[in-house]
Amino acid sequence: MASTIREVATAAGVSVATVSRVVSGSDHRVSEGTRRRVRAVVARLRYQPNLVARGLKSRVTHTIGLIVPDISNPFYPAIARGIEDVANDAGLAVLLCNTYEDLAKERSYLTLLRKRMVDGLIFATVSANTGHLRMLRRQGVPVVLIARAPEGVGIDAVLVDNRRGGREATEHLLRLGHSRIAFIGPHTHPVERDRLAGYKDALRAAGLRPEPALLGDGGLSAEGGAAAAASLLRRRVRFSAVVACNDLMAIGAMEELRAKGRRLPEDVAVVGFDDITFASLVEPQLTTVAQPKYRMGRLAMERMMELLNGGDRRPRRLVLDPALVVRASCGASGAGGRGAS
Amino acid sequence: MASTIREVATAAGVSVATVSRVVSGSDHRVSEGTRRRVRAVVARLRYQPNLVARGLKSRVTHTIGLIVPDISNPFYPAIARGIEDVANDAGLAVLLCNTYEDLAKERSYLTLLRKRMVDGLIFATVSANTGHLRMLRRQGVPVVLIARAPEGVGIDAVLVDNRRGGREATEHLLRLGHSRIAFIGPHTHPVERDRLAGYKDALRAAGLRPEPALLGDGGLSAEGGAAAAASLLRRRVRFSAVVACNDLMAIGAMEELRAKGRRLPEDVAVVGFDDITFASLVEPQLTTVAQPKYRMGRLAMERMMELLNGGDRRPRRLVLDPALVVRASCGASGAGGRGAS
DNA sequence: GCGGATGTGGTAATCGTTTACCATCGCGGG
DNA sequence: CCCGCGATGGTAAACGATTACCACATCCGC
Repeated sequence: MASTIREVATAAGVSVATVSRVVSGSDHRVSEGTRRRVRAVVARLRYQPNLVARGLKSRVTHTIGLIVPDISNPFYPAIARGIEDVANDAGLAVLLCNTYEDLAKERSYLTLLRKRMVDGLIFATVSANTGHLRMLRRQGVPVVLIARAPEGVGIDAVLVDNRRGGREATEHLLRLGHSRIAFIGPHTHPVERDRLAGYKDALRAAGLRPEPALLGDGGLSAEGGAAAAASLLRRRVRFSAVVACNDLMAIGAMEELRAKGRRLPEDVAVVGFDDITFASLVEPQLTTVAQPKYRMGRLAMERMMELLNGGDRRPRRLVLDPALVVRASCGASGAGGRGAS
Repeated sequence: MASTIREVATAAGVSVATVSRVVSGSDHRVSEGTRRRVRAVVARLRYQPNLVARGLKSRVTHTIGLIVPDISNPFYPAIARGIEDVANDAGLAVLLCNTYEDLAKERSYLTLLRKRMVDGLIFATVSANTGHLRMLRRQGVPVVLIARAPEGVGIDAVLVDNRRGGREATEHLLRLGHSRIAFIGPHTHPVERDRLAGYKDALRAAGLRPEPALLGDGGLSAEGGAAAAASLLRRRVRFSAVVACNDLMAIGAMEELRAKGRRLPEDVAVVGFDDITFASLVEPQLTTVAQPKYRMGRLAMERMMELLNGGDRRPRRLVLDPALVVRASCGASGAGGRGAS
C-alpha cells in the first residue's frame, strides 16, 4: 500500500542508503543534486518512512507510556495535556494507560510497555509499594514519576509539596477563626499522608491537639467525600470546617453537608486540594490548594526529554509549591469561629 | 538487555522457529515435550517478545490512535476510558492525541499515526471538512468516528441523536411552562447545529417561532457559556430558560446569570447536554441530556475490533438515544412560565 | 606519477520476529 | 522393499528501515 524506501530508491535511480540519508537528514554525505532528485520522488510517491521499521533498527520508538490511576479524574487530563503538548512538539507519541488504582494492572502495563519498547515512562503510581519501581530503575528505563512519588527510590519525580499544602489549607481556616477542623481523605497513600501531616503540623503550631475523631475516612472521589462527611455527621462530631484531601472529595462533602441542612460557608467552611476546573464552578466556589497540573505535566515531559537525550541521569525530585486559592467556600475573612469549643 | 528469541532458541537447543511457534501459540506443530522445554527457558530468561519486531513482520501493531479535541474537556475522558478498557482486554494499546479543535493538527496526527502503522483510528473530528476522512476511507484504514460524525462520508460512527436531544431538552422546558427559551452554543459544528435544529423543532411543534434574538453565541466551554449568557443579558433579551449546547456552557452560563442577580432556577431555568460528572455536583444540580459516554467508548472500540478482525466492513452509524436527566436546575414541575410573553 | 585526503554513493549486515518451505523420521500398506 | 504420509522441527527469506564499511573519482602537493 504505502510506498517503501526501496521503491523510492529505484524510482530515483539511487540506492536505499542514499534515500535513507536524505530522508532522515542525519547524514550529510549526499550532493545537492541527488538530494533534490530524491526529494522530488519522495513527494511524488508520498513516501512516509515506516516508524515501526525505524524503531526496530534504531531501537528508539519515539513513544512514551503514560500510566495514571484514572483519566476520568479531572486532575489527570490537565497533566496529560501538558505531557502531550511537549511530547508532540518533540515528535513523541503518548500511550495512555489507566490502572484504576490496581497494582496488578500497573504491573501488567509496565511489562506491556516494555515489550512495546517505549523510550520512557511517566507515571502516577498507585502505591507506596516500590518493588517494581526499583526494578525499572535497575533496567535503566527512563522513568519520571508524577504527582505521586514514594521517597527514597531514586527516581525522578515532579510533584507539589503536599505537606505544605495541607498545612496552608489548615492555616487558612485557623486564621479565619476555626478551631474544630476536620480532615477527610484515605489514609493509605503517601500523598494523602503528607497532606494529613501538614494538617497536623498547622494544628500543633496553633497550640491545638489533632483529634482522631475529626478524621473522616473516604476514597478520593465525590462519593468518598460524601461518605466521609456523612460519617462525621453520624458520629455527631462538632466541627466548623473541613480540609478535604482533594477537590472531588470536597465537592462531595459539600453536597452531603448541604443535604443534611448545613449552610455553606456559614455553618461549615471547606477547603479542597488540586484546583480542578470545577473548583471555581461549584457553589459556593471552592477555596483550594492549587497544584500546577499542566505545568507539572510539561515539566515531567521536559525532564523525560533530558533523560532520553542523555542528560544528567542523577535522579532529581522537582517539588513545586502549592498555592492557596481563596474563593468563597470558607466565607469572608474573620467570619469563622462559630464552632469553637 | 532483554533476551531475544535467538537466545531462547540456543538455550533450549531448538530453532527460533520452534520458539516462535511455542510463544505465539498460533502454530500447533510442536510436540508437548519441546513445548515444555521451551516454556521453561522462556520463564528462566524472562523472555518477552519484542512487539516492534513482531509488528514489523506481521504488519499489525496492536495499537490504535485516539484523536480527541481536548482530553481536558470532561466529556472525553469518559469516552477514553471506555475505549481503553475494551482495548486493553484485547491486548491493544491506545495512542492519545489532542487536536485542540485545530484541523491542521488533526491532519498532522493522521499522517503521524499512519507512519506509526496503527491498526485503526477512533476519533472525534474537529470539523465538517471531510476531505481527509474520505482519504482515510480510500486508504482502507479502519476508522470509527465518535460523538462527532459528519454524515455521508461512509465511515463507521458512534454517536447520540443530537437533534432529538436538543428537542427533548427544549420540550422539557416547554412542559414546565416556559416559552421564552434561549439557546446558547457555537454555530459552526454539525453536532451543535443538530442540537439547535432539535431546539427549533420543539419550538415549532409547540406553535412558537424561533427568534434569532434568543440565540447566544459562545465556545463549548464554561467561559463560552458565560460569554453567551452575558451577551443575552446585555441585549436585554427577555428569557426564562436556557438550553445550553453542553454542560460546560450551562455551568458557565449559570455562574454568569447568578453573578448578574438572577436566581436559579426561579428566574432562569437551565438545561445542559452531555451529563458530565459535574452536572450533578453543581448547585443547583444540572438537568441535562445525557450521552452514554463510557458506553459510546466501548461500542466504538468493539466496532473497531470487528473491523480489525475482518468483520462486515460496510459502514454502520450507531445512533444512540440521549436521555434527559431531570435534576434541580429547571425547578420543580409546573413552576415555570414567569417569563412568558 | 604517486600517495593521500575528500566527497559521494553503493553493498550488505543488522534489528527481532514470523512463516513458507523443506528435511527427517517412523510407520503402515501394497 | 518401496512409497506415501503425518508429525515434528529446522532453514532462510522476508518485513522496512539504518549504517558500517568499502569503492571510486577527483584533486592536491610533492
